[in-house]
Amino acid sequence: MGIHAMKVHHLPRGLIWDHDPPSLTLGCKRFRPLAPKLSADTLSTTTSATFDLKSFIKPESSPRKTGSSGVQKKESPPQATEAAQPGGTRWNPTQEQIGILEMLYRSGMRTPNAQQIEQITAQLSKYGKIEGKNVFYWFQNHKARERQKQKRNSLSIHSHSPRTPPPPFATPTSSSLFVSSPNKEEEVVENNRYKRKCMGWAFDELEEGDLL
Amino acid sequence: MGIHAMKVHHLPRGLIWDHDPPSLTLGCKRFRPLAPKLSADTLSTTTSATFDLKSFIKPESSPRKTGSSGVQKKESPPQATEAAQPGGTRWNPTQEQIGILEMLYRSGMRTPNAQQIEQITAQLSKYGKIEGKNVFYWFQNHKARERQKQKRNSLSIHSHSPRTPPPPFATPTSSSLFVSSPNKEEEVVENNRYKRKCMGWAFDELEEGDLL
DNA sequence: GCAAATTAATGATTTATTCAAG
DNA sequence: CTTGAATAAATCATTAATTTGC
Repeated sequence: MGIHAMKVHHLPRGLIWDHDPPSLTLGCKRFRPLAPKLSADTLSTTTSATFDLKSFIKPESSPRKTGSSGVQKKESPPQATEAAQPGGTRWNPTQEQIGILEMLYRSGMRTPNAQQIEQITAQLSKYGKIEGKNVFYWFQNHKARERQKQKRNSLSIHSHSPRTPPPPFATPTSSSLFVSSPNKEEEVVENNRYKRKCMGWAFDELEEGDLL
Repeated sequence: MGIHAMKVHHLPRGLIWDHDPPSLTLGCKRFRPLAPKLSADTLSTTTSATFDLKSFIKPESSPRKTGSSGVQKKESPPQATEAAQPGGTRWNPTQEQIGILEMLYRSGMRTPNAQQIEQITAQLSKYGKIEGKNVFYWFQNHKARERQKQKRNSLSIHSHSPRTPPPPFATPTSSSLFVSSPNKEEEVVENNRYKRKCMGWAFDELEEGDLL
């Protein structure tokens, strides 16, 4: 649960990095001409003042994406192509992908911006199905978990946790295969400030197949 | 927005180090050759045969043009559609846009998924420049701030209100047309833990012109 | 009256938590 | 348990409102 004190001002972390704004031509990124989908339909309704709310609050059709998912093993599918993987449950990274991501992480990357994500995704897609959001989430999660792992370690040095003994290690699951970093983890500087600006969304484009 | 009355100083952080932004306010700087602070060593070493790290960490140009001009009041956007309006820093919603968004909010919408965002954006773009992420952020922020506003209120129940009871809203807009909205400030239906799965990203589409 | 200086809002990001698939 | 996915909370940063000094 959220423990939020009313006026507490944390000021713990800082950020590093300092990418740069995604901007580019900035200011006016216009919609791509290609937007064949919802065009006529929605737009035709001259919603000057009348606004059809109902069209927005659609009942959220249940994900019917249930099919025989080609459970691609953690290997590099030759050219699996990105055929619509129906069983799209959640991303299951391959060893190569993890390796590359960890490599990038160790090299200092923390929160790649949209362009970087796009490129990374492009590269990683050679080893298996993957989307931009997977890359984004991976970095978010990895960063957070490395941090908490570290914190936990530093705390367990001279103290027995009251509950739930956090096992710093467990099953040598699939991770770090070739990048094998014994431990000690990186200690990359993680203290900077003022950075902001990155991310660069891309919300205005949906997969055509996604619609329902 | 005529009411502000409240004198809630939420002082900016200033705890341990009153790190104060001594500058970087020169109107437009952001000049930064941008050198990803990653350890060059790791990268320079031609990583592997098929993977070029450097291609990911590419710098980026940050134009950041500061067009000090047209202080377009947030009113009646000259249906400029997607014309390059002002500086193009951050989204500045028009009254119509805000009105529609609030209407949607009151009607129960909280975290629209990608499709909904797309549609909303399409509609709102008629009243001024807007992107999908703006819509997304708006809902996030609005929801969060309504919540904290409410919490603040509930806390001040048994405490003498200084003065001027904070009127939540006073815009007698004509709504409640379609969806039945439990007026009452929305608070009940907010514990849905089952509504995972939505969002529907769309990261894999960027301008293709600038990708190195 | 106006423009710099403040202050209140609020758009945009990042971090912390939570949920649930595997 | 591990960890991908998603949301909420906390922050940061910029813009519109207001106030203030001339």
